[in-house]
Amino acid sequence: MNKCDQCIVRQLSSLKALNKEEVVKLANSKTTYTIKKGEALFEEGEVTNGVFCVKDGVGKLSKLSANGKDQIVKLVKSGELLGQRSMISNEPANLSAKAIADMEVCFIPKAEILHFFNNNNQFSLNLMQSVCEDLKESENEKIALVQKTVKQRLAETLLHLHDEFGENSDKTLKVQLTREELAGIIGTATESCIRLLSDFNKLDLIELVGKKIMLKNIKALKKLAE
Amino acid sequence: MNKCDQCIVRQLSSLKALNKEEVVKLANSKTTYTIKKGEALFEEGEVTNGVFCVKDGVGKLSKLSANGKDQIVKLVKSGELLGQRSMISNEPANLSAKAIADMEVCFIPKAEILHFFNNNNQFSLNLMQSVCEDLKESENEKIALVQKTVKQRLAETLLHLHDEFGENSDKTLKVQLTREELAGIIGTATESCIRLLSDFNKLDLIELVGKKIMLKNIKALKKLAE
DNA sequence: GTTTTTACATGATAAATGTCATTTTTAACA
DNA sequence: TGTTAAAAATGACATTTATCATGTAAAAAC
Repeated sequence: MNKCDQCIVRQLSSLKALNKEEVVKLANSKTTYTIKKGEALFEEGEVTNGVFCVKDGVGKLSKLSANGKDQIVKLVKSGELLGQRSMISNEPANLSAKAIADMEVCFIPKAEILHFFNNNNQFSLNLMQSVCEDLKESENEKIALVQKTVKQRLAETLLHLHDEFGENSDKTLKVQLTREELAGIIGTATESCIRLLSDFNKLDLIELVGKKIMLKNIKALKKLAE
Repeated sequence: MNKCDQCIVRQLSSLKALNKEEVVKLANSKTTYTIKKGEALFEEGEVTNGVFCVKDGVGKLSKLSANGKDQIVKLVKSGELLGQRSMISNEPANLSAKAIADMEVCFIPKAEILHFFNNNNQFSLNLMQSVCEDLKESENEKIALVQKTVKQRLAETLLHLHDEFGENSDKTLKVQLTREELAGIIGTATESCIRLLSDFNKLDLIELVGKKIMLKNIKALKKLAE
């Protein structure tokens, strides 16, 4: 069994508040899984009964609409926890969690998390702050959906992906999203997204390297996003 | 000084977990305010250093856009807490809070809330759950903004207002919102909102009684909203 | 009670975005 | 390596929604 002590999740998430003894408890109760790109960690409506620590890879939290479009609510990367909300609320998952890049995750049972929550004030405060952070982001994205155009939201999202996930050695964005997924994040039709990417390409704001995207003029993108 | 024990907020919010001793502490530290319709409790960017208990009235949490439109993120009614998120995150308020109907509120200093959070597990769990509930709602509204038309969102919002705030003796909605505010909730232009209300009126889904709105065919509205 | 302001309403028009159809490119895999 | 399937790209067009202009009704101020 891996020691959780060295794990990136332990260093970045609310779990950083745990003491040595608690980390041992954690290591003994966790289960590790590998999730292939495209596979689901859990689906909307499922009861999860615990949280997932994302050790590696990228996941998306999304909801399927009646017309078959997948609206992406949040991307999750290594170091983050997943499924906290529905665990705390005692509700089935509101969103589906799927892997966008192969993921390595650990599952921690609910009882364990609640024990930490009740006995470690710093942990509960951390967890609370992380949910608060999610709430703030969600509210701001909601406002952006209404107040900004698709073009602005695309620019904003590209910058955001660049900030959060970084770039490859060839300067292209590290997260590999399909056009459909990108459209799902900004909340628009796939064709509209593709068209705007072409426009951005022609304006030299970005460069399309096959399916990859390279940001060429970050300053102009930032200006556009406002 | 009012005893908090009998207060509606104490009965409905996370504060219901407090014991007698804690309620006394609460009553001694709180400050009561009256906020007139239109006035602000706090503005975006302000540091609040505590939470507000809404004893009476209705408030809105909103953000002003560059083009002067006020996007409403959430309505708050009596029994709810306000400003929890920015207090917990240690950040200036992300949204402005203003009264839509005259409000009576109590302010509870941060130190007090944190004390309860650290010493009363049920309280911290309650508070956590209420933020989680906000998060879920925000995510769902975000999805609705993308996946539903303005017409659907209007129908949905009218039903929601009816559910949450109830109706007057003349069957009109109890929350008195201007068309502009209603537009701010569903995320559209005021004119579009007015136009659709007229349409709904012609279709006998609602009746416009002066500035008030009466829901006449709830079943049809529900069908429309889906 | 009259004036002034604000909210509500409606029409005309433009702009943004979605939808459907088709082609091209890329990736998967037998 | 050729075949097939999936993803990306583009055009044509329809629809939704915003914007601007203007009129009317209601409320507030004087």
